[in-house]
Amino acid sequence: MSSVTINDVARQAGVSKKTVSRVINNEANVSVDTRDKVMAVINELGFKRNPLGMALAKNRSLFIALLADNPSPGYLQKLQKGILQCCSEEHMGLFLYDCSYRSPTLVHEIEEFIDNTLADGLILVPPLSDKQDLLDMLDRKNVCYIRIGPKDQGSGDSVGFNGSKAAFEMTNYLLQLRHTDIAFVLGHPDQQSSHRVEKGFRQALQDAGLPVNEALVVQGFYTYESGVDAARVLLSRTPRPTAILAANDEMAVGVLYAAHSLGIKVPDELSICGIDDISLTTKVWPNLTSMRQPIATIGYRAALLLINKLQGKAMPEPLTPEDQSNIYDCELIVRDSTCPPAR
Amino acid sequence: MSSVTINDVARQAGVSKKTVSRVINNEANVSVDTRDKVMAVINELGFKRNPLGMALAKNRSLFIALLADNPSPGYLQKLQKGILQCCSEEHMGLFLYDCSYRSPTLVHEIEEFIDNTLADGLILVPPLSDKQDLLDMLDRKNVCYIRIGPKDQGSGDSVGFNGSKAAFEMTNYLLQLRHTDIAFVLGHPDQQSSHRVEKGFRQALQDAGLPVNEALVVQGFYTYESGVDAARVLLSRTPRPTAILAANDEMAVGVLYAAHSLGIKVPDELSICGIDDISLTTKVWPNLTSMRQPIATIGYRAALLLINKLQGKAMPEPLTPEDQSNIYDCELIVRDSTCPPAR
DNA sequence: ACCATAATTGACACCGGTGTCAATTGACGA
DNA sequence: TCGTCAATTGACACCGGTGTCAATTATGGT
Repeated sequence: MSSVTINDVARQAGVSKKTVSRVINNEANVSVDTRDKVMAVINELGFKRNPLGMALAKNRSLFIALLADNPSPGYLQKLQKGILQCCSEEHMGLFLYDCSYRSPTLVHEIEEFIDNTLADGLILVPPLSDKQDLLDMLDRKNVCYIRIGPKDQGSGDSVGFNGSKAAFEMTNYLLQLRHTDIAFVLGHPDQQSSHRVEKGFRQALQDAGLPVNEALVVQGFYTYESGVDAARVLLSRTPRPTAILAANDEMAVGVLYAAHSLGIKVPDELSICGIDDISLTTKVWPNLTSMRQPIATIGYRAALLLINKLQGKAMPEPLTPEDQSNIYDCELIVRDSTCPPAR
Repeated sequence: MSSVTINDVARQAGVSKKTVSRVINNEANVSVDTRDKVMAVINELGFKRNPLGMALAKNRSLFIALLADNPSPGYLQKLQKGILQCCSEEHMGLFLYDCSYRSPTLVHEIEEFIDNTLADGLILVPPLSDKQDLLDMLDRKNVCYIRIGPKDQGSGDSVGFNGSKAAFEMTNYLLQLRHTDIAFVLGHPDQQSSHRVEKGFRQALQDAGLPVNEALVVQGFYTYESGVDAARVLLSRTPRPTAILAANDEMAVGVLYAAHSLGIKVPDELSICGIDDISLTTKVWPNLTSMRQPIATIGYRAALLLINKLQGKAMPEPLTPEDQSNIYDCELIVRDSTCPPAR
């Protein structure tokens, strides 16, 4: 570790270290001459401010943390990417913390994590972002956070996608293909987004004047395995549904697997589609029709909101209505797992 | 932020802050009475040491970083999990940094990242761990690091799996099924592990007295897409191979997709297998036969090595030969994508 | 040229800990 | 009981920056 300190710069430039501090923080009231002189020395010596020293003095670190418990690997993956992009641009460090939603000591573990790292702010991924006792702890501790998901809990801002619209549009797409026996695999009941998506599904059927066959609505938990299980149940129903919409792609892939293992041809005998558009959709055969959620954009946006909040900066003017509301729309991506029903 | 400081504890306990420091660092030469008294106050006040203050004073932070550029999402996923497990146990924070292997300014970006975070040590994931100019920079900067991969570059320790043995065993398995026209999809040529795996494949054929048909050895890059491309080439050869072994699962899944899209039945007309045993293998249909690499264990081990190195502690006595050498063996997991050749 | 005012600059304490070394205390043998 | 030496403890500087406020210098008006 080389480490040129602010004192070295100050001595070399013949000014006080406070003046150097002013220069590196771009503060006003430094004469042009002085600023140039100091900058020259900084470049000459290759000075880099020590983030720990700064953090200590300002009582504000340059780190934020991503708290996740890994619902769908592909989802988390894309989210991370967007967040890291923003962090990189803003020179923020990103801590990762893997927690287990089911752990009885979760809140305490997270509290300890914060104490151990002094992360300034947190990004919460579902289902953590829906955990009220966690949000309470953060509020009490006065920790800044942004939730990924619908905006109706806690004191932090949130960024998410329009789940009900996504399900609505996907259901409409299936209806347009002339499916009528459409099954639905619910997401995890603890997650807000799950209920939104269900609402969109029901709304679409209702708008089409079709009743919802409750036997074709089964519980899932956003995991691959729960998709497999749900599909096994659904595909044993008579009459068998001609299309299954899963609340996320991870489960849709499970549905596809179940269909394969039962010898049911996709899409000829069964259309399958999901929501999210994770990379898995194009790795399975046939490729899955999905609603593309701009996951990386959402991650980027969440990180940007958090960082600006921490720095007390106002957000830049929103360019789109989506940036205004922090709720992003999905886009239908038709692939090979859906087609009109047989007959 | 509540923040009880060491001064508060010192005052309340009626001792100097240095003594409090001794207690929280478990230093010798503190009387039992004093230690108990201080501990009581610490618990009473809920004191937590400020890691930034410590880091500044000790010139050693409590953070390490994972540098990756995302070769196979499923692989990175599992690795992260193992690393985080260890970090959590050791009360270390883990920074994430996503880099692009192809970026011409990669080394500089990473240097800047280190300066921005003051991470004490790094874990390098292939292909970063094979990048000599990066290793040179880290050595020059005197940054501690552990490489994931074969041990033959740089000054850092490394943790990896026995790739040549894995490929050797998998090839033997295919030979035992009586396959003779076995194709191989190579990994990225820049990565050491790729050559190891190739070696094992060739060795197995040679040991069986079979020639290697060079037309059946094609280049891949460890990505899904490269697997698809490679398979398209291989499956147009006459005679067509009856089995394809890919250097990782991500590519094997690509091979499977290509087979599906060409209407080739797996495993009846074509056996497919990979190496790694990422979660994808059980999400595609049919489930892929693979060599299970203890990825999470490797991640855990890498983190443990790094942390102990940073703290100047010797590693605990190795329990297994694998822990001794830091090279882990794979285990054959037979699933549904392999069977004896038709005829 | 002179004074009021604003713009620059620096001295110094402080953020929350740790390292050094000297001062104090206690234990033990004579 | 006293001296010796080891065990305990604390005073103080320091890690690398920032905040406060006073001191200094520059600017402008008359």
